[in-house]
Amino acid sequence: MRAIHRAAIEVLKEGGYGGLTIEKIASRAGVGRQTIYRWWPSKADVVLDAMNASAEENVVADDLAGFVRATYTDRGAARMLSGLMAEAQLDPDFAKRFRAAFLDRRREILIEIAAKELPPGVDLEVVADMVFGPLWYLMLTRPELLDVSYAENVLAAISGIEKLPKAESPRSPD
Amino acid sequence: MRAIHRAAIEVLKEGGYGGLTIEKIASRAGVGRQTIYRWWPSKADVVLDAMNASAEENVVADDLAGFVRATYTDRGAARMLSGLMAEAQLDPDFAKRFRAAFLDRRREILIEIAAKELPPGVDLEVVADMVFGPLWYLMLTRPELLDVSYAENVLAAISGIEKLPKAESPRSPD
DNA sequence: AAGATTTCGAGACATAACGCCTCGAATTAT
DNA sequence: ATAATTCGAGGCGTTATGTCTCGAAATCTT
Repeated sequence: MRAIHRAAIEVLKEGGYGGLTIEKIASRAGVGRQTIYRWWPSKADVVLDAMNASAEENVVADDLAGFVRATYTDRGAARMLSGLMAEAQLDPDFAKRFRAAFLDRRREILIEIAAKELPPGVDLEVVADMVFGPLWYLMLTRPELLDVSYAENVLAAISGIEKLPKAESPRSPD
Repeated sequence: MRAIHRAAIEVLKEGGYGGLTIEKIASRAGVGRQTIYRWWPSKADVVLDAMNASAEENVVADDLAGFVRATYTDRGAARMLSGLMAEAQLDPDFAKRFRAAFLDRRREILIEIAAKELPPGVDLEVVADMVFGPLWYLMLTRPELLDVSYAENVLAAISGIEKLPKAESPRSPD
């Protein structure tokens, strides 16, 4: 199954997410299609698993600046993630799995880190949106702009939020 | 062709972008498939045209707060846009058209408005990313949270940026 | 108004990918 | 060594795509 992960990532790099098919992953991995269908409900889930598997190998920064910089400079992840986000728009079932297995996880990690560093009273949900919002916007529309200096812009904007009072109107629950 | 626009939007509302096909648009519009292929290179371009056509009818706000509030509360547009953004990830050619015909336009409008209101020295590119970033992030992952109070959060964050010096490192050109 | 030209709805056709099913070989367990 | 399971390979029906063709309707010409 590690071979299937690697095959998926290779095919993705070569033809982009749009050119990814189960057949190509299978033949690249030297595996029958049925073997893939046996373990994953869709090709997007294969890529999602591959993402998370490689993410577990890399230790993640545990301070806010490090987290933001690392997140904004992971080009390999960006290519996979833009495809997964696209798939999530087309397949509502996959969207749930994507949120649970990736989006929500990352958000929780960020909020946990931010809670330790930022003064009390800062709305951490807003901070999360200000970090992940521009990140996704860049990944999806101008991924070539993703770099450290962009991360610094985001960190600067957050330090601007710190100085603002928490919004008075509560946000609707998830 | 107006009938085709309407048909596309109707089918989109009923089955989501994932359930949208040329065949469904054609039969709903009482039109042959070939007629659609004659005028648009893909179904995404049909939806993009429909979006822009309906946008031209609505007059857009010409102050920053109005623009942000209007943008964050247009639920009908959100459904179309998430599908178009997905398509742009899968089809690089469409991605170019989507940027030119929508993303870049909206960005230019925002920057023009912001330039009049915000003090000189504010990095308008960063402002644009702080407006559109969270907007897209919400549209794509939790569209049910899009509302006026969210727009106010974004406006508050921007007023935080105003008070910061412009980033010293210039951004790479588009 | 009548005939020529174009536009268009409808449907046939080939292609590509999906998801399912089957079979024979290889692997694993007993 | 033999039985049981797993797996690669490939066939099959389905669905959507994009191209092509035809006959009818609409438009233009004179």
